[in-house]
Amino acid sequence: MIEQPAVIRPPEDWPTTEAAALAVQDRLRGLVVRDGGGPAPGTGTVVGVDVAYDDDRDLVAAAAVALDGGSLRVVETATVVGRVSFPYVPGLLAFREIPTVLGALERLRRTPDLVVCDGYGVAHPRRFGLASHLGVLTGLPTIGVAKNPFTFRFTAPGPRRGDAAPLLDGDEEVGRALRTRDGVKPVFVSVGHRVGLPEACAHTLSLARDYRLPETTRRADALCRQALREI
DNA sequence: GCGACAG
DNA sequence: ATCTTGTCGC
Repeated sequence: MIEQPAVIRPPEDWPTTEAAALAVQDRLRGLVVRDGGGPAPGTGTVVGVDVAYDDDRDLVAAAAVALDGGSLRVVETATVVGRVSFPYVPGLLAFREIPTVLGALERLRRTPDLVVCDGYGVAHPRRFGLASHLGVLTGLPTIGVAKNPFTFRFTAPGPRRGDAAPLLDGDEEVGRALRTRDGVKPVFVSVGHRVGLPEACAHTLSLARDYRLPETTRRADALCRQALREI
């Protein structure tokens, strides 16, 4: 018989309403560990995860790409296709992305030493963005690297690679605007789970040597788009 | 009430 | 996220 691609479904108890999602965030947010090192930058298995959507077909594809932290070479990949389980609501992105991302991570034979997410961790209205949420659910060290400042304020970091400035929610530093390339728009780094902010920035710089975005994010983005095209 | 708002 | 061609530049 013809093999149909497996279409992942969210867990039965996955929230369906905004109120239920908010309740989940409120229940899990206290479990986030905001410090730690993860693997020494430049070592270990670093995994990037990302998701692509086809709202017309109600499909979502997730990819997990494992890189060698030193060479930045791809050592393993996994993809999964699922149904869109939640609308895009600012502050509730995790409920849209995580079910499929978990499916992709489970199909990886290796255990990640660090997971790099496309988006935020504790830089979040309730300090529980998707990177922190994924970290708490898996127990893995995670960080968030976002392309936009979301609702937060920041002053422009210096012009050189490695220059950084605090990302602020009022007076609180919830992340950092980090320049990964000379003269190029910074990325926005925040703690996910079990990795501190300075360490998260060090990992980001180590992974973004040749491009603005971490190699993990670039590979995962390309792969989940390809998976969505080829279904 | 209105605008802003990771992906 | 996604809709979308060419184009300037290394």
